[in-house]
Amino acid sequence: MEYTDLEKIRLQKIEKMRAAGDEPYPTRSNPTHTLKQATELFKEAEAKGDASPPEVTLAGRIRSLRAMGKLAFCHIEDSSGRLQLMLRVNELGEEALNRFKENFDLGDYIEASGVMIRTRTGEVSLQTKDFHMLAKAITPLPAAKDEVIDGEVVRHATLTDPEVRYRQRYADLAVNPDVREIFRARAATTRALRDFLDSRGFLEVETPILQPIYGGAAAKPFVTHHNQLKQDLYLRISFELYLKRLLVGMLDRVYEIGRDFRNEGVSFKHNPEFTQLEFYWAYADYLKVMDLTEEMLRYVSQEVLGKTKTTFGGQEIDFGGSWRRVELRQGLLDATGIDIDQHRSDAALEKAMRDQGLKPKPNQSRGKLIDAMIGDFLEPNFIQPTFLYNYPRDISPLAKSKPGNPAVVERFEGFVGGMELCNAFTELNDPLDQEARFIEMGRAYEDEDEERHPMDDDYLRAMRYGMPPNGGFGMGIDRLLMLLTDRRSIREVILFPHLREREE
RNA sequence: GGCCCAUUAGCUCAACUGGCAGAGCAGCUGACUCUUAAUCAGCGUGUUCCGAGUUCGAGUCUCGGAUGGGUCACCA
Repeated sequence: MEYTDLEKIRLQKIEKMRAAGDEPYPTRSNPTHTLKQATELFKEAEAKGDASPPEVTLAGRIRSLRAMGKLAFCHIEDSSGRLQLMLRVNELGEEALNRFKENFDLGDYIEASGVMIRTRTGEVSLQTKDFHMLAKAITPLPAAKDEVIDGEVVRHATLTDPEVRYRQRYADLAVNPDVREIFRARAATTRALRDFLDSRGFLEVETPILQPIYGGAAAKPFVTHHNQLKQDLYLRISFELYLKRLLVGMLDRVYEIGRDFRNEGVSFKHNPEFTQLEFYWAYADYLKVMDLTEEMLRYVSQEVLGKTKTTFGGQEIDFGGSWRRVELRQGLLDATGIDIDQHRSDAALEKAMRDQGLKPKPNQSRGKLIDAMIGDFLEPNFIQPTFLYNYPRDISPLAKSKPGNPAVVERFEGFVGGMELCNAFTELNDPLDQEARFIEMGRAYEDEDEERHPMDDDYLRAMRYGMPPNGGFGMGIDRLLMLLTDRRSIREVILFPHLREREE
């Protein structure tokens, strides 16, 4: 461990303190109030004309420091806010004031007691009578100074290097208050989702993350191994197949909020582990799920932001109204001039795309070609909340076909801000059809071993006991957070996003 | 994985065509009893991401590598 010069100076201060019998890391701290409470207490006393100002003991981290000959000011901060300490030689004596000036640095935790007052400039402050170190910071926080403009703390020359911010998230959070706000919004979002679903009779459950057979999505899994059982296990890529087993078990409205893992590329909207909400709703179909989705996001936005509108990448997005609904066939016809219903085979659709001047990848299935067109021509333009519905069957092996049109399934995806946010369908509950689809998928993915959809016999057995008709729904919570907090990278809304390991 | 860009002091950034690596903040020393990006005087603290090469001389040019960002590919 190599210390920098700045760190060496602080280490010397620790030695000096210890030599003087002054513990830089005492075991206990006993603040009587948060900084916000202390400020409010003073303001109430002041309003009542109370002559004796409140006495308090406060704890926090030093964020600014201004020391004069016989007087020093500093701001301390806790999670409730910030407050100024005034340290005067009159109250403390010369020895104590010098001890403060010599030993305390930005970033240190301090406990201080005294009386709440207003300074001559009118700032509510603690007239400090006693203080001691709670925890000495050896490494200086990577921010220089801050100021308060209209009640907002503005840090000057703060930490901005994304790599350091993500790898040392603790430093990022300590120094950038707006980053802390993202994660408060994140907690508020999951709380609001739970409130919403709980109040509609949904039961929150937990299903296995370690699975002997993965499924529910087309993605490459992470593989791990159970030593004693001598068994390979997969980290789940979705919750779907377990949650739907619960419908068979008469838990007819269930949801889970948890982590999914996909062994694929990382990008501004993909992290190898991400948080997903899925719910399954017996006796509902994809149309009812659409309505509930609108309602749910309206509620979440209102709870988290206090309004239904959010700004994302400079564009205003409104969750207040009904979502635009675009039928997949019509949407693609309008965008590309291709009517997918007129091109029923892989080769026919590929040719139609070439005729329109598009450059489809060769030998793709019809469903994959359609999916590619959605990504290129529709998704980027769906800024306002939009449902795209009625998908091709071959890319939707767990969705139920439309009555009278077996090539199309009752599925929708929700897009907001040009990103896919959620995916839902009328769930396939016919065990014979499901078995046929698994076999079909197995064949389709023969060449790509890793993405192949394994046959899940236990899931089929469950379904044979009888699964109620139901609507299912999945949504990426991280992407929702990006929308609500106006962040263009998924890494901004994940506390510890995955980065490549670095040799030290 | 391909391509493009970036990496310089603790943080944020400079350094024209190759010519002694330097600012602000913080830090150190001193002054200062109401400051608040405190002020004033003084002090530059460095493996210029790493490794080779070209050159009298490389932060700068060439090659290889690392990490990050962007983009494309991938991604139901």
